[in-house]
Amino acid sequence: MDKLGAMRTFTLVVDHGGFAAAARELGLSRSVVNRAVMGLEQSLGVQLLTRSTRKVAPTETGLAFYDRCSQIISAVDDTLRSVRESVTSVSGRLRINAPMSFGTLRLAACVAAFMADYPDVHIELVLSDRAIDPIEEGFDITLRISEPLSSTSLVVRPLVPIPRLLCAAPAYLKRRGMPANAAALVDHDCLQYGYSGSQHYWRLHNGQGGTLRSFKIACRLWSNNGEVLKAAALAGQGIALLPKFLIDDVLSDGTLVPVLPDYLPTQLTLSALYPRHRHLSATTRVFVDALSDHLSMVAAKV
Amino acid sequence: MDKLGAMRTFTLVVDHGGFAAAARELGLSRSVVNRAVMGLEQSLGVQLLTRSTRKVAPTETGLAFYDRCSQIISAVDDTLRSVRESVTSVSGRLRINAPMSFGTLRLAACVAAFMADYPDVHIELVLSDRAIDPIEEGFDITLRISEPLSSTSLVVRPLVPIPRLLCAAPAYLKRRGMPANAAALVDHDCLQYGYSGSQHYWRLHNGQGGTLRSFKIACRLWSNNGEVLKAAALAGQGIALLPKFLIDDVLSDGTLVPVLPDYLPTQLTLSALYPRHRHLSATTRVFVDALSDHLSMVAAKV
DNA sequence: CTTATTGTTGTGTATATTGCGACAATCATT
DNA sequence: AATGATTGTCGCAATATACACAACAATAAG
Repeated sequence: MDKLGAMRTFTLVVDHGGFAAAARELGLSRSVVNRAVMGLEQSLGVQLLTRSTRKVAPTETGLAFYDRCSQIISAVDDTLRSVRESVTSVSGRLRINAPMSFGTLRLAACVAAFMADYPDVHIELVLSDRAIDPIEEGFDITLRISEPLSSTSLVVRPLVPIPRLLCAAPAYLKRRGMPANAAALVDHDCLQYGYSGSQHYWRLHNGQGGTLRSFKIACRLWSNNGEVLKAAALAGQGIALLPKFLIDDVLSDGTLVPVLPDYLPTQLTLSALYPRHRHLSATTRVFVDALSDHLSMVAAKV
Repeated sequence: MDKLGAMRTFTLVVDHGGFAAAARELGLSRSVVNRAVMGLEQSLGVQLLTRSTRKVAPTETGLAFYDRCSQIISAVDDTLRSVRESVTSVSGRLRINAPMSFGTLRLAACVAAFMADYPDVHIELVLSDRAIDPIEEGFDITLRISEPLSSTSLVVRPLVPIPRLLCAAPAYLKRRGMPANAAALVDHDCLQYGYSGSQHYWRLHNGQGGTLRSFKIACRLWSNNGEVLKAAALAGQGIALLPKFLIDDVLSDGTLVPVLPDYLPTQLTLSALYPRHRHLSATTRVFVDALSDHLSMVAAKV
């Protein structure tokens, strides 16, 4: 018998004051409970019980062992029960914040699947591209696409990498020509994410694993929304640096084509942020798990 | 695999970040560690790890489970180690107090056997028939023969029953006659344990399981030492109420004979008393265990 | 004294656990 | 890009284990 099972039967023997009583309690034969505590005693090299064929009493060592066994067993049971319940007790409201385009293109399917699996969960999904304070606004989970970040007030859990690439419409490239290298970007119309005050350069790896450099760009359009940039690129208005998930559809049919494929943008990461609680709510835990799984599966398929 | 073993392998998988690494660590094949965590997941109905064939990372639930597993495993290991060590770490000084005659007749053999088994223990055995304060005098173990007692400042552990009986020398009985019943004891010379101020009666059961009554006695000798009473009885000076272990030798050869065997004295109990500590010293624990075993064995043989 | 129950041990059988091999998927290196 | 090594997973056969049943000695109850 395994160690934990032996400890269990041992405590039962002590509780019921006999091997037979414990055997009845367990629905097993007396042999196994006898062998269990014998094996325990042999393994420990200590006599745990004084048996007088009719009365069974723990020795002093056995009593000390009994106490600690009880603690361990209840700890194990508590743990197993708590984990099991964390599945069934997935219910209640779940407030989620996520970026706009990611929300519509990827998260929507995840949320729908999750709702199907867990009917007792009410979801409140707020999509916004502005930076928010998850604690202030009372979100259980905040999803962010960014470079690796760390925070003390929030727990950051990286989920999946978000690859990006440079792309443009064939019409634009025909009109303006394919840039020979990244330095040539400064002579092109670039479509940049963010606000006009922000970066005037793109940081690109020169080939796979190459050195990371900043290349000056000329921006014709700024937007804090990826779909706007995508639309502009589709309209032949310039070169955009966009996450792959945003343009998978238009890449496959050639409406947009990769630009400078040897220059890899810094990889972003989708992270889940949540308040630093000692014990995460089961609902949050399970949702993040499901999300991570779903996204990994999708990433593997594409 | 058993639950605890599965938890062990699971934590190893998380620690080493892979099934193969954990398998190497355990010296087992990859199949078993795979099956272990799969069985765990199935038993819990929860996915604990996200596997991407090349990278293994715990899910949020898995992480919570991992924490609690670690606690449990270290608790189990600590417990087992502590119990195992309680055998080998039996050493140091052990101050024991015991009644005089019990000490010489029974305890001496126990102590000798214990010393042979545990060479690292130094024993200080103080025999005295006066009542002492075990805490005050710094005894680790105090042995008492008395009626069932309870105490708040001390832990009382009953070890073995101490049967007693009435006896006298054949010469005395020939001279004074065998008492017809317990009431006749008042016309005999009785040899009483204790001090002159103490009891002037013996409490006897009238037959097996009979009612308990006090019978007045006439005391010719008081002593706080059983051997004195025994010597007096042997010299034909009266009837004594003595513990069986004190007179086993002289009963078997007829030098003393039972008197009024239908009247059973109240049964005394040998108890071990020790200071109420939260964690009993291993030495104390093992000594009391050994003592209990030894005495039970002797009692069974006689 | 009898009877029923206890702890213990031996034995056969059924279940489960293990290791090996194969497979597909992935990362590292060329 | 392609190869090689390594990963997680799964099927299969050999083995090991755990279990119940039965028999025995010892004890408590009627």
